[in-house]
Amino acid sequence: MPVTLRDVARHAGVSVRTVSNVANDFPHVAPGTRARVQRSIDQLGYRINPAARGLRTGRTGVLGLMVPKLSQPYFAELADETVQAAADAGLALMVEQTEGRREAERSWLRPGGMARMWDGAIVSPLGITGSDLAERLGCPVVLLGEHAADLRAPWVGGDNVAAAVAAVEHLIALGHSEIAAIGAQRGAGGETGRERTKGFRLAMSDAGLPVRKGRVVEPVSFDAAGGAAAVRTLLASRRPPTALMCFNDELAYGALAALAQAHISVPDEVSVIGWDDLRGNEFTVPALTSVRVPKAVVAREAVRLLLSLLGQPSGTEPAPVRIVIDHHITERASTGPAA
Amino acid sequence: MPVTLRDVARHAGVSVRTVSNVANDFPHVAPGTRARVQRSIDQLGYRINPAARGLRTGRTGVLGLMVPKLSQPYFAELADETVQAAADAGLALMVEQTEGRREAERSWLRPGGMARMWDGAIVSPLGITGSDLAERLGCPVVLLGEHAADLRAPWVGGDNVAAAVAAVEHLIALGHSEIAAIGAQRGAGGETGRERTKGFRLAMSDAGLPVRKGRVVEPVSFDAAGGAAAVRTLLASRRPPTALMCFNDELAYGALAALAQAHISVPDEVSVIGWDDLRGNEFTVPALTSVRVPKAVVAREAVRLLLSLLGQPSGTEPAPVRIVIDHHITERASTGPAA
DNA sequence: CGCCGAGTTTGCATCGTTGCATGCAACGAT
DNA sequence: ATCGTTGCATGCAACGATGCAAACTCGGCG
Repeated sequence: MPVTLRDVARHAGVSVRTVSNVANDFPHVAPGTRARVQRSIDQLGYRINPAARGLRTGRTGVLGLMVPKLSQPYFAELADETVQAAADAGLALMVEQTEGRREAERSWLRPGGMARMWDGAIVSPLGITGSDLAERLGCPVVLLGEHAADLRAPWVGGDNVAAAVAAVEHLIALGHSEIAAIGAQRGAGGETGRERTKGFRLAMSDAGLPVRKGRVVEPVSFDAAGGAAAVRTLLASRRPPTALMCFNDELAYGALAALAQAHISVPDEVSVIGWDDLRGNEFTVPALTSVRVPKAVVAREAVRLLLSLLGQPSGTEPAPVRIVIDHHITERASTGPAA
Repeated sequence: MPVTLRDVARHAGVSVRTVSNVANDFPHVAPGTRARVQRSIDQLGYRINPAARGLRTGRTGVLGLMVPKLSQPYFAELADETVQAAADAGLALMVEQTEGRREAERSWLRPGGMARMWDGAIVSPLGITGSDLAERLGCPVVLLGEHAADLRAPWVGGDNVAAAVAAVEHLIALGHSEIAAIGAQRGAGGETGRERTKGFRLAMSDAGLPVRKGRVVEPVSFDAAGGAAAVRTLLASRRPPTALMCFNDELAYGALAALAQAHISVPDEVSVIGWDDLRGNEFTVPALTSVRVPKAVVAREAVRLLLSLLGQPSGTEPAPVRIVIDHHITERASTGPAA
């Protein structure tokens, strides 16, 4: 029932190959012929059959995006931007959720997994290791900033250390000296947390400020619940901090909730800064100051980098390009002068 | 370079067709043969080539999900559940964003659009009309609850009127009588808002309560900004309400923010109820009571319904099945007894 | 002992497209 | 007039899988 090249060819009185040339905008087609064939294409409503083209060319026209979980706002916003960036490049995007399971990340990327359906994959890894990536992969892969700092592979992201320094400097400039960091993470997958912690300590020591015991908190979970719990612990300590630097906005949301519950005013008594600059930050109470690494730019660069990898012959070890995206602090109402 | 059926056949000493039979779990393969072939498959790492299969069978193994925007938490959570539901059915999922543009919804579904790449589509429509759906589509379509009430097509969603009634009854049971509704919408795409408004008015009149002028607010936008603006308007009115029913949680987020800014305590002075039961509701300040239509169930039923449509011969007018998912009220801290 | 049929296995054609190599016409240069 | 050369257009053969129908195997039965 669907219209094929053959149908169009018959209709336009040319060969199948010529129709293909027109449909693909190949050069070396006479203007007159092109117009006539194009007319037939439009008239019959012909569209390229992606399966057949894919079979012939080995390309699918589809990119994969692997994120831990779409319902986390950060990844939802990232997916939003990536879908758009892919569409701008004329590619479709399939989204997979790994839930942070290393095995899922690994198996999907292997030649037998989903990667088979993709020309390339953009991966926001949590559990995957360098050796997993050294295995033969089903398609070229670009890693995104989260937890991928030490993997030798093409990579796009922000500079965690420098951005953490900027965040702390923002708080110090407001007069804070008793600052806590929420979001450190031991063990595998904790690279991001470690880098941000490093930046935190660096900025503190550069300012000549001590980092008191217990001021670097590893939350029980990296969501609002974890942030809230961390704040309750900090409030119970001998000398509670006057400023909190949360390693992601969801932690900060939980922090705000716990502070509100404890009737502690933000930012009058405690300042809070988050990280990711989520859309919702504008409407937390109070609106949340946050570290911003523009997701649209990350997505666009990731697609661009991936497309450039596609040009290279497969099997070639891809150069471990690292594209660093500028960060800055989006100031809102949750940070203010120290009391 | 990739392993094909032919490679496996040679390796196992059987015909290509038999390998295909094993790979697809067809009956009528002798157990011994099956085991031997399976061993070869595993050993060589053979995987079905989806493009080739797709070309032959006409199926792609991919479902499409069309939502207005992934960065809206509601659609992100819905996409999360839908990806999972599709995976459970052995299908991949491609996500497209329509930004609510009718033309995008329409063109992607037409035979020439993305639908070409999909076995079926799950669509959360905003602008699409009944006549658009009556056109020849590129694949079977299941509509989701939002704004699709009056379209003749297979549909999965909650009962907006009944759920709105339940929400209002919850507020009335707490002693509220001065209740406002935020989220009405005139014009195309406003069906959801109209139904929820209908439920609101119905519950009020059933309780013998008047709906005062200006108490049904059409927000400037359906996000937190719109909710905040609506609340500011309501607060400026002669007799401000003591309870707010917001037609989605993002509106409610904005409402909470505006109330906090006005130093009005929730729920002591004003109660707020939202709709969608977003993950983040647990950590708003205070935690947001919300109408819940379980997204996991919606997604699962939508995939199930879509798969059942795939069985029917194309061209057949699909029966306009409507699957209604139960709602209930998730009570949290933002609703309380009237002052 | 040969035939039957259920249970297995196979060969062939084909899905719609593009890579490749070649055909063909027209034109300018020799 | 002839020979490249360039620019268009074409035919054929794949890509890797599955639908179809035929063929084979073998135990059981007339």
